Amino acid sequence: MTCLRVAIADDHAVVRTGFRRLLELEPNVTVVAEFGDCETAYTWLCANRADILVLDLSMPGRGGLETLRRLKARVPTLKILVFSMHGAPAMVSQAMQAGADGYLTKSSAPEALISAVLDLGAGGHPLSQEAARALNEAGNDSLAPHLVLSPREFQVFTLLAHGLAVDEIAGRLCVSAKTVANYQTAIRQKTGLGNALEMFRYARTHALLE
Amino acid sequence: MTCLRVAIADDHAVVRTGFRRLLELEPNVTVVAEFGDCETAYTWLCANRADILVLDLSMPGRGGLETLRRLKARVPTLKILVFSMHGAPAMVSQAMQAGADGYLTKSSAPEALISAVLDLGAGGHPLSQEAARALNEAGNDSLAPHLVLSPREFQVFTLLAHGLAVDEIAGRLCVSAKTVANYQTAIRQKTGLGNALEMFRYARTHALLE
DNA sequence: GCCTTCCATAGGAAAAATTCCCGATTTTCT
DNA sequence: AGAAAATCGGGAATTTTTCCTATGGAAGGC
Repeated sequence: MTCLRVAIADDHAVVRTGFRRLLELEPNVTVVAEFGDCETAYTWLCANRADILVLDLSMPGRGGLETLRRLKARVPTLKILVFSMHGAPAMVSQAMQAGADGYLTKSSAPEALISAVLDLGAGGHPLSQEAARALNEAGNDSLAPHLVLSPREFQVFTLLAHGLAVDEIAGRLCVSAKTVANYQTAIRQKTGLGNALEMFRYARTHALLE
Repeated sequence: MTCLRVAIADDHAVVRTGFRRLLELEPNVTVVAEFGDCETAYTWLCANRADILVLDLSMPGRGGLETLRRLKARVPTLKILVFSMHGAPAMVSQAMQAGADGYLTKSSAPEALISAVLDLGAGGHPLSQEAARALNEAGNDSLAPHLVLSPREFQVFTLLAHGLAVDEIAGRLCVSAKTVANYQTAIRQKTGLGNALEMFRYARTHALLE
């Protein structure tokens, strides 16, 4: 078996170095790149080859999930292992739907990272216990926003929950305000969350705010 | 000097009893009544005579402040000492504006309660250090909602910050939805808080959510 | 390869909410 | 008492939201 080429994306330099050290203990693994933000990660991975990306979802640039989705669309052969701060059911569910190949929470033991990477290399889909349970829970409560909403709707949802106005969202997403307003209506109907404050509260208790 | 007739309003029975014990150590003080909610306090104090009311603002019944105002209007001779959980500048400021004669925070020493009651009896306006500082701070930041808003506007503000819709507020306040909408507009203009979520955040960081 | 379904996008028209302006009372302050 | 401020709401203009509809694209089945 040839060496696994791993890239790391995390906004904390300390964490990146920690991962690198940890992973390079393994003879079959090389760390080929580190990124501190989503954009550089995306461009590099489009241009160069890597087998696995360890991705922290809570990164600056407003779009860990978005990057995940875009990467999976552009570089389908790339395996993506999400390493997130919180194992909230909603987050896990969204990440897996967005195309993640594995999900580890911060509470995982260091060795779990190594075995997860190796597992991924072998074609597996490693989930930490916490993530697996979360995924299960998410499946149960069928009324949850993150399940009934389409990816784009979910994105608008989080923006609304952050308190952005329809116009601001339209500007940020480069679409018509009309479109965002329509999404908002759909979101309200599907989730039953009637205003931004309710969305905020929901998002907060479900740890959906990045 | 005749005996000071003191009433206590607090939703925690333990606290009430604690106060009673404490106050009755003082020969010149009698505790003449205890209340667990605003309504009974209000009705009793309208019908019977007391010199001083020790009032906890964070009481059930949605309106510690409101009760304070109503009592001061109906029974102007009654001295009211607010004993609040939080000494947030905004709270102190609102309470004093609403007619409180003194303000103690929970961090005050037990003896402070006694001396505050005696001070009140002598016509003073006892403030705990924390409250005094808070009042000072509040005076400084002149853009603060609680200072530019009228009492009614402030009330609507907190309701909005709690996430209530205009219609719900109208129902609860027994006024036309039109009126509430107009208040909302005024609030937004005066405070610069453009939507309910911003109001919520502001209210939370300033500890205005009771 | 074709067909169905879902998603993203947005326009138009109708409905609802908000703003702005104004007036009538009542309260409050001096 | 008189002035200033506050409460309450009507009317009209404006903005937002909803509801319905439509187009193009991507995913998936057969």
